[in-house]
Amino acid sequence: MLDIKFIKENKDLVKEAARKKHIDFDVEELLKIDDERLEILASVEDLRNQQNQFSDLITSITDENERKQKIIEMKLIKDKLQDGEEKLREVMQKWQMQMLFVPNVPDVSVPDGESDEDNKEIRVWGEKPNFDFEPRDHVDLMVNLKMVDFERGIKVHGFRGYFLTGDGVRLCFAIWNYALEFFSQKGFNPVIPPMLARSSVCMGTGYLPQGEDDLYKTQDGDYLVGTSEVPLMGMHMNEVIEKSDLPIKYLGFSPCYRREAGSHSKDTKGLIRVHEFYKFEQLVLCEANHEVSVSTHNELNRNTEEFIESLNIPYHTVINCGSDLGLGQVKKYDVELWVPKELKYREISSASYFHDFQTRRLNIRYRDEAGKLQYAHSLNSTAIPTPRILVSLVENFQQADGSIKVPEVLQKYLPDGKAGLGKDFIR
RNA sequence: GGAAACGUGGCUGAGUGGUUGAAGGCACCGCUCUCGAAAAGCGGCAUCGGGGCAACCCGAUCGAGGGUUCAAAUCCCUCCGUUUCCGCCA
Repeated sequence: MLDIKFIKENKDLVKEAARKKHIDFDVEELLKIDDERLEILASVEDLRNQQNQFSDLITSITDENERKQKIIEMKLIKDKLQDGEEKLREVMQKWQMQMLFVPNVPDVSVPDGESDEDNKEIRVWGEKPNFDFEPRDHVDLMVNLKMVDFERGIKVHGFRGYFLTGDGVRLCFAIWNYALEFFSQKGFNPVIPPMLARSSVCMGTGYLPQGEDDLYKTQDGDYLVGTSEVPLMGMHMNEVIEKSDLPIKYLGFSPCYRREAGSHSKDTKGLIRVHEFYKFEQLVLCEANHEVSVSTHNELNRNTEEFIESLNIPYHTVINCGSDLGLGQVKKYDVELWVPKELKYREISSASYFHDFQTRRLNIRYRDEAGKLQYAHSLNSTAIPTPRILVSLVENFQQADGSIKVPEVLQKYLPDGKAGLGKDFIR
């Protein structure tokens, strides 16, 4: 949510934001509703004022007849007031709905574009493997090594279902243990949050009202959310944070649930797109300062890049173009890992910042040096998602015989410190 | 599943029909005092709308919405939220 004052004073910026993000939003319509709202508000407040003055007057009148006369006059005001309040309610409802759809203004460094094809590559790292054999895809490799079972996954869950089994599980635990250590060292406090969240929290983070189709909903009206960003942001909803506690840095670890509505024909095979997965997530609340947000954003993204570099998986980083940005995001980087069999990069991480878009909706504030309350800034970035990371990992580290070498940093987290999976890899 | 209580500013907490935008306390900010800090004293300290260059002034707002009443933070209803008790399950 943006400040209505900001929207009024910068309506061209907001218009441009909607255009750049390819979001259908009519700023003029909102401003019209806002004018209407203020006009009705003014008249209602005026009537209330009259009512209050009458009220004061009536208490001071001792003459019974005069008093009765005034009470009759006041009834007239009351009728007008009720009429005005009715109108105010209607316009407020429209206004609040519209306000939820105002796009946040993207940074100038965000490229224009229609789709992820227009994302701008800003960094390329690592050497793509040159196999002297025909490489296999991750489904082949992992099924062969009994690291995953899709057939039974579908039997139990249905489309996009999977079981991780055996070394698939061990490899995930190795990644999780390593990630926990890696990001803890960067100053992130680990949190396992509830992934069942109220609608107010989903609303506050910007996943509702527009993203409802992508969320699983319970019969109690709660949502099974797609990222720990939601509960981690909700954690400080309606709170005033001590400035000395900022920045707050959380490392969320949670299962993630995504309906993937509208992606029915995409990535139908394998572990790229699943309904249920696990993710480490970096989340930061910091002071309301653009420079701090920007440098923190770079830092979060860099953390993920460093993590991938330590695994020695080739990747590139892109700045997402306007149309690839969500409603609230100011700027977003995606880190994409090389997938040899597909001969392309696949997204593994998204780092974004929001200014006070989310904290305004969630009412997360802090007291600044002058003692004034300010909305904090919020940012988040994937640390590492599993099992998606396994796609690139196993494909890049596959051997001619179908076994898989394991990145060195992970080896100590595997049973017996194994150097690989699928054959005699014991050190 | 059944029953009850509660929801006031950053926090705590008074207020149960009309001089309450809201006592008292804490926190926070400024000043005085101090070599400095603490303590103490003084002052300030909610949001929204309108007016003014400004200090400031005016108005509205006590979880949300509806109702009763000339008048609601205060009474009634609905919803949302919190807590407690009973039951059930682990």
